[in-house]
Amino acid sequence: MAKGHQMSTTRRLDANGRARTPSMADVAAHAGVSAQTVSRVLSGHPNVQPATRDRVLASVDELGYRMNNAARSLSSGRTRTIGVVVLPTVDYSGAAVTHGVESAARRAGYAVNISTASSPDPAAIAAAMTRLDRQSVEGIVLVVPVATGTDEVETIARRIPTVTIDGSRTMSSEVVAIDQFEVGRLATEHLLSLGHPTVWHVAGPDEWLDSTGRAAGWRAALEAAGREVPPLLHGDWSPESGYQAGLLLGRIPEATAVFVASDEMAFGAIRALHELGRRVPEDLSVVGVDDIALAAYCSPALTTVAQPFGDIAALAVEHLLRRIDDPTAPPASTEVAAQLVIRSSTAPYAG
Amino acid sequence: MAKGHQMSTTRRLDANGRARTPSMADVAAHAGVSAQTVSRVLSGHPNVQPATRDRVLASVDELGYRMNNAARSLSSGRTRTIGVVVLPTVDYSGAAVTHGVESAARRAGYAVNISTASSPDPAAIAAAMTRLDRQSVEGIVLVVPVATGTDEVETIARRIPTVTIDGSRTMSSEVVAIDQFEVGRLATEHLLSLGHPTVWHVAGPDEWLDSTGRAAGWRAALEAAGREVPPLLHGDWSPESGYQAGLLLGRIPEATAVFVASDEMAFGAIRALHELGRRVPEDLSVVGVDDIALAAYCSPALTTVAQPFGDIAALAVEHLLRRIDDPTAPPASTEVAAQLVIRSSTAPYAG
DNA sequence: CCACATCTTGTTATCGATAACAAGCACGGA
DNA sequence: TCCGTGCTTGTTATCGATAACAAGATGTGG
Repeated sequence: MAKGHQMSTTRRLDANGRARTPSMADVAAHAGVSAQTVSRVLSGHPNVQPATRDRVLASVDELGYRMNNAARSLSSGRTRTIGVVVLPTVDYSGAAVTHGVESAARRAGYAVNISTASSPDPAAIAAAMTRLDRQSVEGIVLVVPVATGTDEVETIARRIPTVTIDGSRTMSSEVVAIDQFEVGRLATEHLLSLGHPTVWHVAGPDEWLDSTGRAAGWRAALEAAGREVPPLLHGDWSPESGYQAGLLLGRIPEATAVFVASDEMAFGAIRALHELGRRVPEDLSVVGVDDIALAAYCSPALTTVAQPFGDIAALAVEHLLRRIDDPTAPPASTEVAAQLVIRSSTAPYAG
Repeated sequence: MAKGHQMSTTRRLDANGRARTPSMADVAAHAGVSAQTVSRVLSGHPNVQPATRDRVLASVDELGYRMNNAARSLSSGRTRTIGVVVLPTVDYSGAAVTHGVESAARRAGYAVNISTASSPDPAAIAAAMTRLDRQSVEGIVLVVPVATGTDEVETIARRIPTVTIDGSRTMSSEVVAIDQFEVGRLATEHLLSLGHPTVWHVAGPDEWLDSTGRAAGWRAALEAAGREVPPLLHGDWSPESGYQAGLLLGRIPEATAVFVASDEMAFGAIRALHELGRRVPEDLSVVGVDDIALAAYCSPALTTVAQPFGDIAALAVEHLLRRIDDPTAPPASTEVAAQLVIRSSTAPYAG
């Protein structure tokens, strides 16, 4: 292959004399070593003479060499990239988890590819996973707290190590989850401990496992205390749906305590209650979930269950990298505890 | 190269008899055509006989073939990937823009690589861009509304088409921005039109261009109306910083109208005012920026300036793809208009 | 009926890195 | 002194796709 004259020290030219981004071979030539040695230096191989290493690094610097990841991937079979599947909602938890995953991955030297599932349906999730698959990600984090036990998803998860955050456990994928049952129990027991005869619940959509987990914890806490289990209300996580639920609850005189499955819905509910003339927490206590940034600042400051999103994201990445290193390891599950944060939206039962 | 016996119709084996994921050559062999023809079918080349195309697609299906992106990139020099640089904050605007970019990119057939800058410093941003560069992204969207005119950033932007959302214009990068001056003007004029003698302002940090733009618009509106320009307060976008600003403002009797540079800070300020016994909007009108989901549901419902995050993300991607197609095109800038949303946190001046 | 354009398909070289293997060298013990 | 061991570096083959070129088949107008 004719290389053309190498006229400048900082710019290689191709056969047609056009500028070309320098390759490892260019660095090797410049440093007077082989390409393999350059490769060794750049990937931190131990057995390289310090003098050689310095020379190579100097050439890298001088030529402004940057490694071509496509070539490295093709050759080594490793992309050092993981994929994240998220839902198209702009909510606090999703953003927090995505950031957590990105930073944990970066610390481990992995890049992150993001793919949004257009809906929570298994088909859409499988499509998002397929897009990541085509990018040859080495692992996938599903930030998709919905039941995903379909064949399509399972097929991909069998081939690509997959960790689900707050999702359902399948044959092939690992789950790292906040213990949502515990979330429901914590919130409910807090309200019961304040003397409320029973606790109402505004749940999220049934497809979300968080929803069902929290509802189960709520129900169990009530039953353990021998209390009546009131009918369940449902929202879709939006403040508006919480508002609609609040319009109902506010008309029920015996409702004095509500556990709402998210902070955003909780504030929606509080607004509706307020409009109906029912005061929070004097007339009705409200507990939310997430501990969003505004929880302490909107009025009343919201009692809520904080979820350690950063921790769980880091844990998910840790599990994922372990499975990437040893694909034969059987998938495991881990649960992380949530924490009740008591503020001003809950008060003792006032008769 | 010995291929080994191909015993199964669905699983190719390598020379050692181990399972191997099928390559284009395997599909070609299975369909009785050349690899090039498979390539043509899969990349939608028009000149392929329908019968051949069907046969290839059937083989693709049967073998479960998935394209190896690393190989395609290496060979074609195109990765069909764009990078997004975001800041490590979990705020509404960042998440909304990131989602918008991802969905616009996906529609255009591009994958998205995400890279978090550990801080808003130019060095951290340059580092994030370098990581993306190594991934061979074809373009970068900087979701980084801070002044970034350093050499490092500029050097990378000169090589990789770069579009900044709400950031500073440099020699080499394009900017797509919401007109922040207009945001400040809209909010301030709304408050003035309610009869308030003047309008106070809680700005974001100075490094953020949004901050300075909004503050400039605020100041200009006051000056155009011939009003006194009160001293500027500063927050850091967090609700807590808004709360601190509110503690100050609430003690200033002549402050009857405040324009706060974000909804989250606005709610923080409102809480402080509330604690000081100053009612919103009766005693003090407040306007925020962003129109977050909770804006209409926390109390009082917040008058705010809505920013079209989805639109701007789509526009940014559009510009970016245009520059990827034609790198010689000179970088341009576009501004998008924001919109005032009037709710209940603002009221006429009461004397 | 021939020359030429067009459609369809195949062949070969190449992208830029790494793995596997090999070779040269220094060093220490028998 | 000789040989094996370990360190350092180089050589060659290869990853899986696409670009560029080539060639046979088909059709079309003069």
